[in-house]
Amino acid sequence: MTIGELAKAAEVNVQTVRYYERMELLPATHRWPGSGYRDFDDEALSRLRFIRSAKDLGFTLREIKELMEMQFLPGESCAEVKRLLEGKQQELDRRMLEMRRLHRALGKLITACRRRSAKTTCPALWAIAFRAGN
Amino acid sequence: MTIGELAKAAEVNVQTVRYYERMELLPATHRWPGSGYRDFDDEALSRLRFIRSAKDLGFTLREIKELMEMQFLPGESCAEVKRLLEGKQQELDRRMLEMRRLHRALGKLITACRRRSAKTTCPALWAIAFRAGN
DNA sequence: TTACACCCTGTAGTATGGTATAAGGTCAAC
DNA sequence: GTTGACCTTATACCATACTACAGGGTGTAA
Repeated sequence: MTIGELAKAAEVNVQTVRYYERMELLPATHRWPGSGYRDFDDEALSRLRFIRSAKDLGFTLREIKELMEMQFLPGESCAEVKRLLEGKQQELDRRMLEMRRLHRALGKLITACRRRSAKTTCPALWAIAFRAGN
Repeated sequence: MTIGELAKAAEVNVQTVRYYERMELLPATHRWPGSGYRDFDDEALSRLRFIRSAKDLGFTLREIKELMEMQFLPGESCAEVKRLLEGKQQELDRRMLEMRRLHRALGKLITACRRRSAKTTCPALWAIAFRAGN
């Protein structure tokens, strides 16, 4: 598979594939002698799809690299993987909590906006609301 | 107020203040003749605190600039402000929904991890789980 | 007067995850 | 044999929100 074919199959940019190789998320491939063209196999495609899935799951490239390195360790690494997944879940919990807080704070500001008198400028309420905290 | 005093009062870095000025989030201040030192007043401190609050509320600097520009428009800009706030709330809703989706997906992977047999390598389950979608 | 903290500008670096461009080589079809 | 699509590398650029550093000037206190 050429890099173009691989990129198309995985629905990523050709440059992205080269970028992942440089970042060591994809191993350096076999090259055709003479041309120096990269030659990918189906495993590369699987890896690329894995990267996309993990990215969709909110993992950074660094974390994805970690996860893929675990793939080459014995089965005991399962605990490690589980730890990573649970950590990620907790991070999501934290972020969702913070977002709910922001949502409520925005709600208060919107209410303030709705209640404004003709004489009050909205931004004034704003500044107050911001400084009143939460 | 010198830049250092302002920065300390607002709990930001001196460089950050200069950066905000460059980004036009803070107006160019009066300068002492001779030294060329910036001289800030309390309004600058209020603005700086406003920026911090808004940033905590999840607004980007670009959006904060927009909000502050509204402060100098007549009261009718309230509708505009409200629109912005509601848009931000909807964005939070979307992001929270996506996060809940990720949370569930991670939960499935963790369950898979827990159920592994001694012979199965965890990462195998992984790859499958990832490809099985959701 | 000398030390030291602070200020100035301009430029470059940080992290993340790529995308774009230049300058060149290769391959397949016609 | 030439066109055009594709490949190669290296380097630069994008956004975001800073942060650091170099090289210099200022202000104050002992």
